[in-house]
Amino acid sequence: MAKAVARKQLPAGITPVIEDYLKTIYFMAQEQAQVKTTDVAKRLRVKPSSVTAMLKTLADLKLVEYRPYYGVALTPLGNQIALEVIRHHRLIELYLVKALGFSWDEVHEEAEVLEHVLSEKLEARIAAHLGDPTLDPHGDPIPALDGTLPETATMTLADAPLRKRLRVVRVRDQDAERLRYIATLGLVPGAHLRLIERAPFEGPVTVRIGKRVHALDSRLARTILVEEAPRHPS
Amino acid sequence: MAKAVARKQLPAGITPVIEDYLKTIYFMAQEQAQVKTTDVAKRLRVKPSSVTAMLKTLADLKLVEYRPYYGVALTPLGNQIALEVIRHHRLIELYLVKALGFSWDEVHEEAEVLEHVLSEKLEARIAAHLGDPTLDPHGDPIPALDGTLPETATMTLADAPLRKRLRVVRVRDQDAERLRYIATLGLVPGAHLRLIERAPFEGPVTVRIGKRVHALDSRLARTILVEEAPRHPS
DNA sequence: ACGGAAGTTTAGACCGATCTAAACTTCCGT
DNA sequence: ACGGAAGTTTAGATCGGTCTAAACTTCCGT
Ligand SMILES: [Mn+2]
Ligand SMILES: [Mn+2]
Ligand SMILES: [Mn+2]
Ligand SMILES: [Mn+2]
Repeated sequence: MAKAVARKQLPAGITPVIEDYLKTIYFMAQEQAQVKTTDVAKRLRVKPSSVTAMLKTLADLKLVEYRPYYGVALTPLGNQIALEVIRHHRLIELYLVKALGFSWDEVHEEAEVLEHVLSEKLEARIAAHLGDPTLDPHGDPIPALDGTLPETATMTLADAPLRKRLRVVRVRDQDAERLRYIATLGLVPGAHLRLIERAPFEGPVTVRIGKRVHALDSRLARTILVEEAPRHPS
Repeated sequence: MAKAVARKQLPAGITPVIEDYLKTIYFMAQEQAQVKTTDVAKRLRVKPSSVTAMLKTLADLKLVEYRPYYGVALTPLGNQIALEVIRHHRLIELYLVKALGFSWDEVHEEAEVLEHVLSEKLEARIAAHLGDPTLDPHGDPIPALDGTLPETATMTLADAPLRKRLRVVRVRDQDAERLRYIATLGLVPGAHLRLIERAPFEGPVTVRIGKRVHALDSRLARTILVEEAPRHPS
């Protein structure tokens, strides 16, 4: 409790738009060393010049370090806020699934707007109601109140060992269509499977889930994170 | 189902601000014949000139009929949208109380922002989860999908008959402090009481609730709506 | 080493929502 | 019936967030 109070009333003008920029920069920083104007622009479906303008604003607010023509990086404060928004997002996703019967392909869009509007009080009640969860419906880790982020597996189905018993831990996809398809295959977090074959040259990957066997495009396989599963059924 | 679909994609540029203006005009129209610029300004804590500007916008969008220097009124479309937002607001209030353990004095502020952000899908799930309720935690009627509004009592505790068995049906107050006070008296919707005495000249009103007797300021009494309660305990 | 393409920033505009200050109506008391 | 106070609208400015077009920087291939 004590620790989490720290921020809260300090940053006055944090708008929903700012929160989305921070989240975006946060995510892109994990995938690439340099976060460039154009990348942010593409992700947010906004023109590069708009991004430049916003980056200046964010720099003024001490939320990012911005070096023109070079790139942006979050400051510790910016990082903290990004994590808070991500926490909101994932808690909401999980809540919608658990408490209101949404399916995992419906929740991202809802959460994308609700995340900006969740009061600390409501966040707390939802978290409590869910038993302070650590993973959302897609297996994405939920940042804790202190900014701690649970580690998750980094091995993808595209480069997992053959024949071993594997467990799906996370599905890194936001697209509703694909999520529905993945669900029909049974490739949801917690599911067990074996990798049967991997075609060469980035070709499809064949998996057995229960009694069924499926061929998966390698790009899809790369979005599915797995870990080796202990002995037998959970 | 069929009926409710009618609107939905039609009005493009309905912002949260617009929704709040429509709600305000809707409520004020029930209390007074003429809805004037200054009244709206006071309620929304905004300057009269800002209201004038917005009323023009609303008129352009065919949401209100606006006659300068005279007053505003909602068009049927404006009315419909106002009711939808009010439905959102009251469903959210009830949901927060029923599903997440909020108390009735905490929910108004939360709902004031969430109401603008509730998708139709989420609204439907919440309504279903609550069993298509007709009253929110304050006894305020929840507009139905077709715009129908359940009738509620109009008799207030300030002008109810003495000695009769009464039931609280609605508490028309948004102020958290007062709501908490009212709750400590047990004056929540559904509670039974008798009016024991009414002091002259708009003086306080004395009520018995269970074994306890309280004196209430007449202004407070006027916010509490009651109806005569049948024979004995429900 | 340098010239052009790709990436980025600047300049200037627009839109929604608000404000202050000034002008204009309405209304009411004498 | 009319003059002033109260109420309202207009004019013009500001702020956040976006855009297009033009200028500028970086980078890479020859
Ligand atoms: Mn968002
Ligand atoms: Mn997720
Ligand atoms: Mn509102
Ligand atoms: Mn209410």
